[in-house]
Amino acid sequence: MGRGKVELKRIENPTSRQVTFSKRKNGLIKKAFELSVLCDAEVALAIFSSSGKPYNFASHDMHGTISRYRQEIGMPYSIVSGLGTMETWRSEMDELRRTVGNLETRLKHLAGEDLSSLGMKELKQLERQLKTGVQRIHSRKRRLISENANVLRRRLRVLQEDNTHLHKRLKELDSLNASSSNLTGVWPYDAFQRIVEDEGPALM
Amino acid sequence: MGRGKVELKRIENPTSRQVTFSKRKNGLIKKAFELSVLCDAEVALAIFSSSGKPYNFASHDMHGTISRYRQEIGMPYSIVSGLGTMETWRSEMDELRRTVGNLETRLKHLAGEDLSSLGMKELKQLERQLKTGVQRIHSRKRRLISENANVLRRRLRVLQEDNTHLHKRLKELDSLNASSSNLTGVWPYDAFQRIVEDEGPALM
DNA sequence: AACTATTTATAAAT
DNA sequence: TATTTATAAATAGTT
Repeated sequence: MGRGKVELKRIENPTSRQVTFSKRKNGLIKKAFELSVLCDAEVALAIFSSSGKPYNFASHDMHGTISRYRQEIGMPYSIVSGLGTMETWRSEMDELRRTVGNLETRLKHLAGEDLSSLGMKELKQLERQLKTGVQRIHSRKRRLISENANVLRRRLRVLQEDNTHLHKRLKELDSLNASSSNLTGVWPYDAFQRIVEDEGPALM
Repeated sequence: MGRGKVELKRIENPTSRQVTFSKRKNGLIKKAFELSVLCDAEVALAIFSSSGKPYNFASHDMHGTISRYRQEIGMPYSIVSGLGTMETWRSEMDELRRTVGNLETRLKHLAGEDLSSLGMKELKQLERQLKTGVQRIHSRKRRLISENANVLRRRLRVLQEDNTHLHKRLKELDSLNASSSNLTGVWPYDAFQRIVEDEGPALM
């Protein structure tokens, strides 16, 4: 995007490296902001220039986003706290407490409590989220039900096969010994055992 | 950069919001990468989609960058009193972390995510909670709307009183001076000013 | 998931 | 560092 294509490698000239850094940093932050607004996403961005100067952007709040990141990705707290001074511990605690507070607030909102601080816009968003949740739960329930039905169908098939088999065996026995009759009281037993022993998980 | 300029506000259509998110997320990560290479900078980027799915990029290593960030920015510098031993702190931290974990799990469940561990019973309970939430939000919305209506009614009453008063005054003036007529072009002015000056809070 | 018409970002120049 | 300009890149809307 400029007067010439640029190779993807460290710019050697320190001056133009600095200039490029400044421009691209601004561009990156701008784009991060746009993403967060347009797509309602949470974005945190930390940049350190090669000389170590920090710049950052956070759409919602940096601490929250970072701690979410650490939750989601592998989060060796131990690495941080291993070196940890009391200061580190304290700030970790503060962060955790803040996180807990935020989570609890969100949870309350989702339960329809403490809504007085919210405007119409937030309420609508909340409602949308809840309805999405309900839809997903419906979908999960449908899936469970259908899986259960499949299990039942499978058992049924087994029973039918067994049944057929046993019928056949009985017929053979009958034809071998037309008068030793009272096996007919026993034949469903095998099939019954299979049902009892193969109890699936309780459902509904 | 596309077929049309785009307004900087949340994209309402969920499909195009999702598509845009995907495209722009990739663009952002690419640019973060380029900045880190071209300018030898350290860059960390954490993105959460509106549904909470995490994406991230880190030029060197995320943990390092984050802890540098925390060194530079956050970090309330507070001295710890000698109350707590390390052990106390640790267990307190563990407990907080557990709490955070639980809260996040519940939050996910309420958002209809990670439902695979739940049985039909839990799903039903969850659904009930969500529906209660929706009801309460509805009720809150109704209340906001009704409050707004009350404000409007109050303004209306003021206007009507003003109007009546002005009518009366006009009549008096008319009867005093039956021929100085063109005041009739002026009388709504007072009432109009009151409407304009007394703008209430924007709603919806 | 590709394709373009456009808009944006930015490299180089000033 | 700021502005300008020519050009490369990103991407919104479309298929």
